[in-house]
Amino acid sequence: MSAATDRMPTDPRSRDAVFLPLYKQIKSLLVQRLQQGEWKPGQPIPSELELAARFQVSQGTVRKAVEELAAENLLVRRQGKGTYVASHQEPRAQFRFLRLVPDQGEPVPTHSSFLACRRTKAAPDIAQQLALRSGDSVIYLRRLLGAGGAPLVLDDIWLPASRFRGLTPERLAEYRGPLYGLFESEFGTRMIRADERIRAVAAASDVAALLAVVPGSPLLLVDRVSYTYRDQPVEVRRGFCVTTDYHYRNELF
Amino acid sequence: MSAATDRMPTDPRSRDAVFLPLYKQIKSLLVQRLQQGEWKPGQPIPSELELAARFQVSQGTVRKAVEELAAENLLVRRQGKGTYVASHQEPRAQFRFLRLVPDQGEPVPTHSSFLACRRTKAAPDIAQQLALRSGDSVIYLRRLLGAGGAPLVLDDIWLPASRFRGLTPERLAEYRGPLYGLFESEFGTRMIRADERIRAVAAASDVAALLAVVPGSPLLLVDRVSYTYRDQPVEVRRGFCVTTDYHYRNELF
DNA sequence: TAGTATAAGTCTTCTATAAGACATAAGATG
DNA sequence: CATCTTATGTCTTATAGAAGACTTATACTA
Repeated sequence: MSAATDRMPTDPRSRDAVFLPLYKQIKSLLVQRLQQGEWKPGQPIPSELELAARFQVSQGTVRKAVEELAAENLLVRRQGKGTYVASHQEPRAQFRFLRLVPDQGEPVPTHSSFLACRRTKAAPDIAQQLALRSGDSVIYLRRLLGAGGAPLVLDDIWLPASRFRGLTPERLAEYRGPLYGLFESEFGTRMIRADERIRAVAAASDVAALLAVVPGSPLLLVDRVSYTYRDQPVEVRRGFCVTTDYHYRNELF
Repeated sequence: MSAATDRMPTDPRSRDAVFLPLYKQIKSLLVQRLQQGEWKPGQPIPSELELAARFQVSQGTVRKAVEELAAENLLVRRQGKGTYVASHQEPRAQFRFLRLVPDQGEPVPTHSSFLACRRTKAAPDIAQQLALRSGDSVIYLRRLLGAGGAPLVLDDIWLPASRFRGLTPERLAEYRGPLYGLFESEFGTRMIRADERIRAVAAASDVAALLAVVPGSPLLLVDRVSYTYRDQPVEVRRGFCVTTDYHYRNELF
């Protein structure tokens, strides 16, 4: 990509109706590049000095943009090494979207088994949450998450079929590691943030059977919508959690 | 306070074993002042230029310290006006520690009634969470939170008696607004952050009676430890929430 | 004369830039 | 093989001007 095409579209001094600080414009350009996959998760982005030259601004301006993106967990900075695109593969990011931890002891790696993986038409509520049209194709997943033998979470997951074309039961079965790692490396879709709605419910008989609990037992129900770059929803997930020896941890700031 | 006592303890150039960036040291000094109550919640702190002169550093260094404190919700910046000590009284901070919201519609103001307020000895687990010695005096509160007539949350709260001396049932009954607002303005104790552990439980008969639900109904159990400046624990709270028309919302980044 | 705009002045935080310090890793050197 | 040098990143500190929010003085109008 040439330097000319990367130059700022307008001179910041000639500000018209839609004014944004220079560093915000740079930030937006960087997100655009991330979205397009110019730099892939786990890989380094160009140095501050190089980006500054490319965008025709000073290093400090690039720094401010990059700092905000790092604060939003899109980038990871390592002094003396470089700035990297954040990845769900890294061990430190492993527990960012997995808030269920044991009451005592360290989190242990979970084992997941998939009970369903098929293509269907989106129900109205799912379609709405995924910003699709009702009846659009979605991939439906059901998986059981276990820790140390005992079942822990039953997840129902809906994904836009267009974005996850080629997601087969075989692919899922052979993959090790977190689901978001698979989405990221195999489908170029990186989850950035998620909204969750949590409540307590009584276990229905079918769910109870799968989780090996008595029907009517209290379960933690976690409804999640996950978003990728630019707040685009790309996953709807409904998880039933057994919280006898585990709990959902949260930190309030 | 004289300028001499506020000056940096050591020249940053003569850095020995314990080196911290200048702005981190300034940040620590600012937190110290906040903790001591030199500037009170809702009030402005001195301007960047004034702080820079006081601490014998440049404005930019003060800026970086203040920016981090603003990001941690200890301070609030208002362009053209000044930087203010964050307060639980402000409407925008109202819902920062109240994550339970209605499934539909806007959050409505809740009504709280206190069922208990007495001084007791801390049980071992409570004492440990509050960093007290077992048997130290604590104030025990029980309150029922309702929204639109129906009971919503039953809270059991434990506070160190030493810090909240003078917290009487009368004081609680007459106070309007959030509990943390009372703690902040009347007892000089401001809650900065909190750790929560969430699970689903079946309602015991006594809890069920107070919340007007059938015994055995699923309830959301939220165990919280709140901290003030410098990570000092000052509140233990256990809340039972009815989540039929409400849910606990969370945002993952 | 009283009231109301209008403009200047001043204080604040915000934006942009630059230079030197520190961290890391790889290659040269003994 | 250990140590030093060097190249290349980010991090820290400093400075100047822009933008926002009030206050106050001034001119204008009813």
